[in-house]
Amino acid sequence: MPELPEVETVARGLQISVAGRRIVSVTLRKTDFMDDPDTIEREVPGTQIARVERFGKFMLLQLVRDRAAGEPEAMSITSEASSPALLVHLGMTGNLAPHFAEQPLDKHTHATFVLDDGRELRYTDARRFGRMAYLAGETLAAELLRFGADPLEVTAEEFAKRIEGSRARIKALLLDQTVLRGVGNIYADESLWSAGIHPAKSGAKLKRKELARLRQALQKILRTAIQMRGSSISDFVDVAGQPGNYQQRHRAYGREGKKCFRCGRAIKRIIVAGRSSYFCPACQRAPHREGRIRKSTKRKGRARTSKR
DNA sequence: CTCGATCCCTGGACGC
DNA sequence: TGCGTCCAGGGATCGA
Repeated sequence: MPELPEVETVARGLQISVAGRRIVSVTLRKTDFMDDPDTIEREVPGTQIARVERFGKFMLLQLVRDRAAGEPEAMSITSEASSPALLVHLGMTGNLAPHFAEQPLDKHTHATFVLDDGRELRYTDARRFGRMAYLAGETLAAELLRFGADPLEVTAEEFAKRIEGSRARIKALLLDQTVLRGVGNIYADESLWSAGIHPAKSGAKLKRKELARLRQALQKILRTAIQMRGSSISDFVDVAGQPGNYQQRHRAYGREGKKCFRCGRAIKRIIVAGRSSYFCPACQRAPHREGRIRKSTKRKGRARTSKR
């Protein structure tokens, strides 16, 4: 399941292997996961892949049309969103990688981009939970604006603000791409385990100290996972077809019933935010009265001011 | 605002 | 061997 480290691994691989290549032609097959397949078929052929970046769980292939000699190179897509880009989300089972033309087509190949060196950039996705879209200008800018901060770049202040301002459960907040872009189920559980925070705890109830710990844990885990080329728990492979190694370092995710690396208690699995959530019941204390405001409890002191 | 439920989709695990 | 069933999950959407 490609999350930030896996997408980063693929994006870096593509930057090395296909940036600078020109796309000669495009063949689409199943297109129900594409925003607008006609536009992709019409606009992409003839463009050059200027660079490949990660944006949250998306890959952005910045495309450049033929231009007059001496015209400046386009800038980074994320800083200047006016140039066109192909947005690719790998969903659960997506893969984008160059192949030699003579290599047989995978059963679930839904897009083939023939490159000017004879290779083919192929998108495969058995479950088609991915997404592909050709966007440019304001449309692209608006789309990117929908997403939250990059977890690797978010400041402590912004991180705290985004989390403690919401009463939603911390697991749901970590998974919410409009809060942070790029965190998925694995790295949410891993960072919560590392920080010793229960997945069902309300964001608003987290102390500053916990928030600081969580951000540190998340960033360290993501960076290490990138170094290890991601987690391959099902079938994730990079552009060279190689699996990642970070699954060897998982401390919570997928470890139901196994011993906590810190305290030895059995890891539990519950559903939070509709997702399997693995945690240590000893190291990650359950919130006491989860989420509810106890109206019946008489409290002394001033009445709380209603919030908007 | 936040929640759960539902849908999308296929393959792999498991039971018989 | 071959079913049927359940589960995995990112994200959109809808109703509570």
